[in-house]
Amino acid sequence: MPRTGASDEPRRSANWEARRDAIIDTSAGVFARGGYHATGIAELCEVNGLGKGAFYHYIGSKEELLAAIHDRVMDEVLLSADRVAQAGGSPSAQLAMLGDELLDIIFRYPDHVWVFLHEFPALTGERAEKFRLRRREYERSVEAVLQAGIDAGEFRDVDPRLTALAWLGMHNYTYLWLKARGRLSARDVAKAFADIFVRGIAGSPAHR
Amino acid sequence: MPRTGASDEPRRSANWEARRDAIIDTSAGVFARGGYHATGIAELCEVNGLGKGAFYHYIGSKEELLAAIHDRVMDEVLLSADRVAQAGGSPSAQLAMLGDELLDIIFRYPDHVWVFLHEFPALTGERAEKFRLRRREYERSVEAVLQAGIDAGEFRDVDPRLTALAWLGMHNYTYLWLKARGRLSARDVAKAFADIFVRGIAGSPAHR
Amino acid sequence: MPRTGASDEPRRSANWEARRDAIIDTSAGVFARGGYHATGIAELCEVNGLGKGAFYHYIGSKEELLAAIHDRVMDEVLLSADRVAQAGGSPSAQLAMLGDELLDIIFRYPDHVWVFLHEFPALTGERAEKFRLRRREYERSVEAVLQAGIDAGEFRDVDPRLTALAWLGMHNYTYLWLKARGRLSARDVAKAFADIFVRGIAGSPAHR
Amino acid sequence: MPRTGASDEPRRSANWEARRDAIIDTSAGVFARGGYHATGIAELCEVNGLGKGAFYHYIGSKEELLAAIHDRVMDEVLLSADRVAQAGGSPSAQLAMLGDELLDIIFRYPDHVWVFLHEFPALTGERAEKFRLRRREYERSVEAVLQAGIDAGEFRDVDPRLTALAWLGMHNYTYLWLKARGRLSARDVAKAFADIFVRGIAGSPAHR
DNA sequence: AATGAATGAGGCTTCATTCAT
DNA sequence: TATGAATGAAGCCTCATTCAT
Repeated sequence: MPRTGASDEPRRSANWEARRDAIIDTSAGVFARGGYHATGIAELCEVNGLGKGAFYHYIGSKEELLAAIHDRVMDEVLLSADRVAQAGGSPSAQLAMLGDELLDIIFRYPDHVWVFLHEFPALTGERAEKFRLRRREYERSVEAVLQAGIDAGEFRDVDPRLTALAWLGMHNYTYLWLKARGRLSARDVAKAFADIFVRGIAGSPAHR
Repeated sequence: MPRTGASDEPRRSANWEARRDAIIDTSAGVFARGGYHATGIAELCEVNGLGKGAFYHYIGSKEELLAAIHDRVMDEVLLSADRVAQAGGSPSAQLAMLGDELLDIIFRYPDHVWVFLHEFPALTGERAEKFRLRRREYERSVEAVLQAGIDAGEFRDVDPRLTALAWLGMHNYTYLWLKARGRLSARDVAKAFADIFVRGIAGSPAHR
Repeated sequence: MPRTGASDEPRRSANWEARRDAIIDTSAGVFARGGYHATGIAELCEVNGLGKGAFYHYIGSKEELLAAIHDRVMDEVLLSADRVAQAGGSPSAQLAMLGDELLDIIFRYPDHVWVFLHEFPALTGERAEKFRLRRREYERSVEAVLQAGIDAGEFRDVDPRLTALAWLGMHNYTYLWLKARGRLSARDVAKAFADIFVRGIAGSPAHR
Repeated sequence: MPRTGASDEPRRSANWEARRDAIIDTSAGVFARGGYHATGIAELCEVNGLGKGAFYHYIGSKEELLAAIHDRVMDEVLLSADRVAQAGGSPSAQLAMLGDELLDIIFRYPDHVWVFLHEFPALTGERAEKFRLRRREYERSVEAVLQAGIDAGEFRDVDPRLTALAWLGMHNYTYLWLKARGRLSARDVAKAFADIFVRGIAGSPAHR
């Protein structure tokens, strides 16, 4: 079940699609460095080695480009949640896996994630709504794992929503520094975070 | 030792100062809602009930206004760190206090904090540097508490920098939803977070 | 009862209003010469001796400028219909007066009328609808005079709507050449047209 | 003596010619609906089911397409004038025939006529001049009939040029509404118009 | 015959800021 | 203190057309 971002637009050639993807990735870096609003089309054209006409031939509009960057990373994030759900395992293990996958994505797509966490308010209308829903969907995956842990007595009786938000903050916020800390791999950070978080919500010793 | 953001500018009348502060606060809301770059001077003038000339009389420039919003909240944040340091207590208690104060600020200045966490890349030159330093200064306060806990055996032997970043992410990230969760006070959330975090990094049972 | 085009916009200074009117009139000439779509903002700025910013300070948008040109002439046209209605007289005399007033307007505002007869399809949304209604209103004034003449036996039993359209075509179409035929005044043309049209629809000799 | 619009261009296959004609007719509708300048090549391609390359293969340039639409209708109009001239009959009858033919063309080619009456200023250079001449040629045909009627005493001593312009206005202006008045055929309208116009310029009773 | 990627000038509009009043 | 007219660079985007394939 492929979870692609958009569709129903007219079919394009594979070449076009590849070029578009390259533009999306390159532009994510520019947005991450300079900000979405502060980056002009002219700069994007230059960086991508295209004239304005050709640029628009691929991206449709600046906001569509922004949405594509969002989709790129949200596709991965939602896929990771699916993978974890299908992998099974104890709630503690699942939570650790979720974090490991999430930080891996942040590490591999630092620019996309920066854009997605910083510039999502620039999305409007349908695009904003679609993104909000996908984001919410992931949050619920985290909540579900927490609830399962609570039900199994593996976790304390914490508020699942509030705790999910704490977890998300702890992990998402790494977009600000993760790429800069070269000596630590995403996996190391994920391990450290899971250690803190799982201990932090662990059930009473009797259950361990 | 007052830790104010601005200085060396020529002294203005108290009336001017008050009016300026009002503009800063009102504008923070507009920026939080619409984004810094997407909000024009014209809109700020309208919201503040001023013509362009008068508006510039108070704010100097758009970026100076942005910096003022940053200062407003950073002043409070740094003051809170001072207060905690002077209050003393165990590292665990200090960490809890830091979180309580921080969430209180986020709760009381949701717009300013939003702006400060979203739009800081729009600051340039000296203003960006100054802000970066003040932010770093706060982070070190958190690290210091963690290091003290480790030294005292109250906390496990975690990486203080990494753990501080985890703590900051968990708390800062609340700017996205804290104001919207009316039933929970900032204090309740801080308590829940401290529970998770302190347990998460607690030292071996022998030390408790 | 003033029949102004637009209103409820924020009040502006008399100076602003005067300048705006001058821009509207000057621009009408440029549109008439070069066409609405083919005339760029840059050209309008140059002709009016303004920078782009100042230009937009007065006109709001290109389409609003177009609508203002329409209003200028429609205001006059509708006022002329009112004048004729209040002047009284036989239907034949009224029809002649309508024509005299209409050609006088076309003669005095050749550019505005050209624009209004050529570029009205460029109006969109509310502006288009409002214009359509005002145009229809004038047409009904003509129809009413024709109907009165038929009822009085002064005119043959023609189709009032169809005949009004014939009358309008004959008169409106003069926008293409009226200004160029200097030797004939608008009044002369109106006289000749009334001679043709009134004879053309005159009732049977018994009524004369 | 065939009066075709274009010529001297290299001969193309009959297939090419047919396809080109279809494009001209289809595009006339699009221009009539949306305006010449406001309609882009992309839209024309889509409507005609062609890529840009193929489209240009047939039309040469946008303005050439516009000229072709003009020619299509001017060819018919001039042919109608020839037909009337060769048919003979009294000036009154000839004038009625001219109107009947003209409204028939407007009825059968509403889009082409709309384009021709609205967008002729978009023609430039030679194309504009050629069109102006052909238009003038038709006007002279009308004037000639009027002059003949005056000479024969069948019409009053009106100004032939001015009267021709009145007649043209009355008939041409129908392009705005003729297609929309389904219940009336073009022939009915022509009859009503001829009744008005011929009576309007009829000579003194002694001549009838 | 036909495709569609590419050009780059130009489209309309908004921007932050200044300054005469 | 305050106004709002003016600047002109820059904003995003579309245009008609060409050309390699």
